[in-house]
Amino acid sequence: MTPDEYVDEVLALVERIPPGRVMAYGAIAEYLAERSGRVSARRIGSIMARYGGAVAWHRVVASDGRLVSPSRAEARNLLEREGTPMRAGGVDMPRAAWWPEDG
DNA sequence: GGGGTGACCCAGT
DNA sequence: TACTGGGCCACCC
Repeated sequence: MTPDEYVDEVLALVERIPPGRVMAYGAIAEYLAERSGRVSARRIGSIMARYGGAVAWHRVVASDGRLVSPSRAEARNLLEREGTPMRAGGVDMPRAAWWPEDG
């Protein structure tokens, strides 16, 4: 799998996250590791920083629900508009966390 | 080759 | 809650 294809895999997965749900960087890394091998949460963050603008970047959050994007204010708006379960400091992960096999 | 950096994560204090 | 240290790995000097 080439680096370009790998980036496509990440973006494609982010696109699959339904409105009102989110995925953590670490969860994305863990899921993709099953098919492509080496992957780290750190690398997902790096890819989102470079190519995230093309997808639903606001549906990707830190593992504890914090919004770590440079534009977290906008992310919060979009998430609330989608009906994402929120709590002080970010997303309510137990209720909002999504995994591909969920749907 | 060597060293700093980052949209991360976990465990310990 | 806040801060620290260690691990992680692609990228860029």
